[in-house]
Order: sequence, then C-alpha cells, then structure tokens
Amino acid sequence: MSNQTCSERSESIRVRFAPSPTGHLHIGNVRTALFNYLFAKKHNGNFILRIEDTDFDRVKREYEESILEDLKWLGLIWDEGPDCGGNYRPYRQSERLNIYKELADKLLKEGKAYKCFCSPEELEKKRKESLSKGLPPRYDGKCCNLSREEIVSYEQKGIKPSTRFKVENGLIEFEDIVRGKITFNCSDIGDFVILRSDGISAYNFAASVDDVLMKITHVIRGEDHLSNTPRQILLNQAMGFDSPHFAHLSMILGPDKSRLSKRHGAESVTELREEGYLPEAVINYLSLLGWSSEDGREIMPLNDIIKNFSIERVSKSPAVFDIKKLKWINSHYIKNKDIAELTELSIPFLKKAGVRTETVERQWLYKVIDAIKDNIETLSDINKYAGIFFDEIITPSSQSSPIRGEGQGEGAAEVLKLFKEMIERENDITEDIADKIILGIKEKTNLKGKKLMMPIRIALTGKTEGPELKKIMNILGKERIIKRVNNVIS
RNA sequence: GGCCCCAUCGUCUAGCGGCCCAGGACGCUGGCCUCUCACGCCGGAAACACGGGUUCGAAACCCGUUGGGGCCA
Repeated sequence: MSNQTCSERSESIRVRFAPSPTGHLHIGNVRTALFNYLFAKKHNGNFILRIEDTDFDRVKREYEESILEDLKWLGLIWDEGPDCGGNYRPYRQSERLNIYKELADKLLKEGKAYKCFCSPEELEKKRKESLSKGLPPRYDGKCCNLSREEIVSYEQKGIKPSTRFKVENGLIEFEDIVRGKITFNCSDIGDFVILRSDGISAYNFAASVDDVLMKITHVIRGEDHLSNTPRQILLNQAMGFDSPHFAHLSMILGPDKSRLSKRHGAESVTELREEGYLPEAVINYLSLLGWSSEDGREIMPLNDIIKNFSIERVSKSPAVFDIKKLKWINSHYIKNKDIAELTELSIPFLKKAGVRTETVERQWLYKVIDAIKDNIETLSDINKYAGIFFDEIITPSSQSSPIRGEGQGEGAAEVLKLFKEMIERENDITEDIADKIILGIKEKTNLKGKKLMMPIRIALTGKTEGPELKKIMNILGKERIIKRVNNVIS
C-alpha cells in the first residue's frame, strides 16, 4: 500500500470531516476540514460531513448549526451531510446508535469482545495503582474470563455492563500518508470499551464503523488521533473490514507552542468572522499552515490551492498560528476586493461603529471604503476611520490643533481662511478641484508640505494621519468642510 | 509513567547527499515615494537544537541526548 496506489484510485476518493458539536468551529479543525476538502476536490472525490454527537452531555444543536454555517461561509461545501443527505445516511452519529449496537453484539457473539462489569470507581482505583507503581494504566482484563455464573449474578444485581474489545497480542503497522510507517505494539493497548454501559458507542468504535460503512477511502485528521489508529485498525480487522488510508496532520499551536486554545485569543472561525477577516484570507492562510505550493506561491484563491494541492507536500511538524501573517493576507484581500462587495461586507462593521448606514447613499459609501481600504487590516479596523467621514463636526484635540499645534502654528490661520474662501466659491468638490484649491493656497501663501496640508487635514479630520486629503475633501463635500473649518477657526 | 509523533531565521516554510558559508513569505529594520498614517518599491539583520556515526561529501541518512507535542485520561 504505497501512496501511489492511493492517488490512482482517484475517481472513488471519499474523505470526511467529523466535528463534534461541543463548541464553535475551532481553527485547528478548520485546517483539517480544509485539507480534506482540498484532497477531495483535487481528486474529484467526495467531501463528507459527519456529526460526531454522541457525547450528549456536551453536545448542543446550536453548535452544530454554527459549525455548518462557518463551513459554508468559508466555502467548504460538502457533498454529503446531515442537511443535504447522501447515500450513506444518516450522517449524525446520534442517529446511528443501533448500527453500533448491532456490530458490537456481533463482536460479542464471536467472542471478540466481552461484557465488563467493573465500576468506574474500581477502574479509577486500578488506574491510580498502576500509575503509582510506574506501570502503564491499562485495563487488566478482569472481566474477560468471567464464568457464566458470575455474569448472571452481576446481571441479576442490575449492573449494566460496558462492552470491551479484546486486544490480542501482536504488532500493528500502517503507512501514514504524511508520516510514513508507524508501528504500535498491541500489548501497550489495553482492552478498550466500545460500548459504554449506557449502550452508547465509544469514540473509537463509532468512528471506525462509520468510516468503513460510509466507504471513506482516506481518513485525514489531526495528529491527536494517531494513537487511536491502531485501535481502529484492530476493530476493522475483527469485523472483517478493510481499513481506509490514514493521514495525520500536525497540530496547530499558539505562540507559546501549546495547543491552540481560547487562551491564545482568536480560537474559532466565528470569532475571526466577527473581527472582520475575509473567508478567502482565512482559507488562504490556513492552507499555508503545514502545506506549501511547489512553486512557492503563497497568495492563492481557493481554486488555485486545489490545483496545486498535494497531500505528499504536507509537513509533519506542528505549526504556530501567526495572527500577524493572517492579518497581512487579510489586508491583501481587502485591497483587492471589488469595491461594491467590500462595501457590503463593511456595512455591519460600520453599524457596529455607530454609523447609520441606511441614511447614506451607496455610491458615497463606496468612496469612503475605497479611501480607507489601504489603511485597514480587518474590517473591524473601519471604526478607526468612521468618525472622519460620518461625524458632522470634528473637535481636534488641543495637541493636534491646526492653529496651536506644535510646528503647525505659523500660517495655519491664513491657510484655513483662504481654504474656506475657496471652498465657498465651489459647488462640487471633486478631487481635481480639491487639488486646484490646495495649489491655489500654496501659490498665495508660499507655504508647502506639512505647513500647507496639516492645518487642513487636522481641521477636517482632527487627526494627523489618514487617507489622502483630496479624497477626504471629495467625500466630505462642501457643506461639511465649511462646518468643520468654522468649528476650528472659532 | 508507558507508548507514538515532531525538531531549518521570532513565525510559516523551501530543501528529499554535492546547485546551500541555506531560498521565499510574514514580522522586525534602513531607504525611496509622500501632506500624514498606510499602500507600493528597493535594501538589511536573522535559522539547519546538541553529540556521535555513515559517506570523498551531510540541513538532508542512521543512532543517542535534549526539547516540544499527542494518546492512554
């Protein structure tokens, strides 16, 4: 089973993303979803979404909805899943419990699994004992050899057993597509639970059963599942199933090199979306975490990533999530986005900054967004500039006053007086006219550079930084310019 | 604790025995552009964890050490 044979069967490739709806879509999981998606699309295969919702204590339906929504937002559209169906439904594990039960019973009948009556307290005690003796905490197989009488007696006491899979000695070897050959010794794996005492399937069992039944050809998942793999292979062997190919992706770490989590700030796609990252930027950045294009290109739309993707180029070592680079990529996509689309995307952020966007003309809004798009990294940065364009009057801080401000004092009053006069003579302040006015002041006062521009900039925006002055003038328009200048002069 | 995985600039990475006193990108930094902050453009500093082998030759292969991560939980 070399990697080559995997790729050759490309027409039938099926991969799956199997999140557990116990929270919002985590960034590490998105990368897993993305690589599955890329692999599927690259090989014309199917991308399947399966919901692993058997942990009833922690699962919430709203999280499932949030995950689906985030995946859609990112453009990672699945071919089969709980909402759209498919030939292998149902796609929620909570709706497949009878399947697991049936297969567990079969293993029980064949003597490949057994009922275990040990109580959680008992198991915990044993575990601690083993640990204190420096031994690996494995199940000791106590219930494996119960007599029929003992079993009956436990059952009569009303003790509900869990079902344990019997692990025989031997070596398990498999070829991981990103890591190469991996070997485990079965004697390091204790007999493990496949059905809990409440009758619900344990993770390893449900996952491997579903992967086989859903005809998954390649299991691409996080490295945290690497140690689960031998268990799943063992189960498949016992049930007479072929195992899929495995590819284990490295973890995504926070800046302190521990696994990325809430402590590191942004952790979910939902948060990224709310902070004003564009889906194409998130996808592009995540594709670069653990993968690189052969030609070294980094900025790529999804279609090109698919075209260039190859699972053989996925790296084994873990990657630190670098928000700075994400911001850079995001700012790139913002700069290059169609201005009408960018404006629509910006509106929720303007509203959040207190702007009543419904009262302003769309065309005018385009100009505003166009003027600031080079200055922002995320859409939420818009609020830094909202005041410049949307407030009626600006009150510069005394420090940046056009009249008294340091180095800006001399001539400033004169500049503003002329400026106001010339503005009043015009009707429509186009960028050309703005240029003309400034040129006129320059000629009359013999001032240039900061001495010429800063008084105007500060009078109009209250700040020493911002978009080009002629753009600001055009966007503000005659009346508001005059209002703001008056406010400063008086 | 046992087992498994990983190890190139601060970060993401290229590198699959000679093209590497190590290339690209973000970040940092110097300059140019410029009314400002940005954008853009040009330049700079910055890495093969350590120790043994293998080889004519190792970033690359093998072993060990150290460090990090994961699973058992």
